[in-house]
Amino acid sequence: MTTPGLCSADLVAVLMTIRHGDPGILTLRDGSSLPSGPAESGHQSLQKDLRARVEQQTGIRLGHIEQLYTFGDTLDESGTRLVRISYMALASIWSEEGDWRSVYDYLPWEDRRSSDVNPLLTRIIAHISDWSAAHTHRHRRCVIAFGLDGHSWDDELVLQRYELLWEAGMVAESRFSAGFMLNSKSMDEDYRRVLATAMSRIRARIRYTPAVFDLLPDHFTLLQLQQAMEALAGRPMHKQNFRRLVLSQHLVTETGRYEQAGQGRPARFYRFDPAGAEHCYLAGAKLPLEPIVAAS
Amino acid sequence: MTTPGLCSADLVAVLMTIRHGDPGILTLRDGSSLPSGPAESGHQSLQKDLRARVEQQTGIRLGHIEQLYTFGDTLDESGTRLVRISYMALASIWSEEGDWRSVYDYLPWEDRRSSDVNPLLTRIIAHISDWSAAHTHRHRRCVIAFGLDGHSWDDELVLQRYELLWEAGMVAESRFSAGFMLNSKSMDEDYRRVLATAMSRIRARIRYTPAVFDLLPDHFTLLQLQQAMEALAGRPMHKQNFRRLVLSQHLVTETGRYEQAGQGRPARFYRFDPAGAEHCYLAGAKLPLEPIVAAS
DNA sequence: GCTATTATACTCAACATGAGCATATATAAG
DNA sequence: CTTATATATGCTCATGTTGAGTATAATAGC
Repeated sequence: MTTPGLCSADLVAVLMTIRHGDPGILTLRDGSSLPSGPAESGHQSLQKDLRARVEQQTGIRLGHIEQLYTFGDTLDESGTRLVRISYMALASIWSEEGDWRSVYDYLPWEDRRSSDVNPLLTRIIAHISDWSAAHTHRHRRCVIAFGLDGHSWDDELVLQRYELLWEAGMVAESRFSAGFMLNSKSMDEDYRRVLATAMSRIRARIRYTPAVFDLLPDHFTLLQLQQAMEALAGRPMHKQNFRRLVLSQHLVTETGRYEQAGQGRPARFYRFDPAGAEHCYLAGAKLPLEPIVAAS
Repeated sequence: MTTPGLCSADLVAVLMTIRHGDPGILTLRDGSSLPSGPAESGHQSLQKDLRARVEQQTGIRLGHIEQLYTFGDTLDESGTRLVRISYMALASIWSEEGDWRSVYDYLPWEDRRSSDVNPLLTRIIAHISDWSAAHTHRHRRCVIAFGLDGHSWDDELVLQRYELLWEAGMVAESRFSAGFMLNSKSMDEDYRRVLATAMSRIRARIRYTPAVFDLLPDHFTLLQLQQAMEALAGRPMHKQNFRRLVLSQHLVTETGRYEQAGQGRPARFYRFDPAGAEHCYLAGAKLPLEPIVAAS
């Protein structure tokens, strides 16, 4: 037995950035873990603690920090309850040091930027449909999470999808294993669940806050901004409408400089304008998405 | 010194309901505390723990339960870090037992349902403007949180407003006291901050999830639904447009029965229809608000 | 000059929203 | 019975937002 109310508290951080046009996270232990450590007393707040530790150890400048979720459903070896408080932090410049990896190595089904038929998702849907067929409520959850039966794909349901795959025994860390196992990189403990939580959160955040700009350099073209949004949302967007949305809200100002052209007409460089961006829609309820052809 | 990573964990619950047309919460100790207790090991999850304990002790049927925030910036008497994990739970029927109180007893400035000039808010704005005048960033936060300078009142910024009032020394639990103290009921510890967090969350939730229906009886008229929304959002809404929004999404079905009329034409009774409500807008980004005349 | 490629600008129909007017059905008063 | 009042419900219309596409501009390579 342990003392009621006494438990050990761990902080876990998902450091997120944009890297090679993909959402990247800082990992440890050959990609199987996330930065974490015990919550020490003597610091003013958990959040400041986290920021200081990361900047000191890695030199990475953190933007927005946000608490995600506190997981409390595990006990450690001695039977003490383990409370895992998870955070997401946005970094604009990733250090060359550190083992950065793409989020979509871990959650490949979340990347729906290509509008081609998606063989992975097709297989997932086939298996999860079987698994849920006989259970009304379970089937309903699948229909909504995976956008079946005419429902549309909601990119924010990252956590729900991961949890269904876990329950169905389709990810490596599931307790039971179905015959079918997804081919994706896994993580120790429940770190992949924390990652899924972070992805859900960032996808919600970028819609109505200027969070993307924390991940971009000072100067950027509208295409770079759009590609950053697409990388995070995991969906292709309509170029002209994306422009219109951003410009009409004065979220950015021209710098007067142009990109050293590769091909085609050179793009203007813009800079984030915090003035107009307090209550920004990037977009409101709706992103300027391009239609996705229904899988299955 | 204490062992790194060891801390005491407390669960706090904001039990929310609609009572006499106001948002109500269950309080303890003459309204100065919220239900709370140490997190015990041996339960499967914190959330189930909470649900079981409340239903057993009070007989109250809980609907949606949601984790709010984990506060970690206090130490207890012995120097151990105190981690306070807060939850919000929605209850449709409040027991006559229990000390239920209106949320607006604690956060009276959040009730803007009357479109009359609001003397309390006028005084708050006068003081907070003084307090922030010389500090650019602080002033900016006030402008946004309190809807000054042509910004509109954002009902979801409950926590931001409370924290500004706290920093400005205008609430009883502030460390410093400005000359001016707001006339409102207070709470022990940081429970009022937890309450503010819950209000922020519920106001965000009711827009795009069917959370309100957890607070209503099985049968209700559209006016009752509207008044529940108004009570939570703290804002008056446009009756005809609210109807249109709800009906056009098939969130409710007619029961065929009518209200025992008080005055005027009797209203139809409706029932929540979970089928159409998975991705409901109630409303999307925008509630069918009525305009609020700018204070100050 | 021409073509390919990308950036940028503009159009138009469909839909959503804010605001108000009109009608229906009840109670209470005369 | 008639009228006033109160509430529910139905409808209109101007405006704004969104989805989807067409048109033009500026560059590189030939």
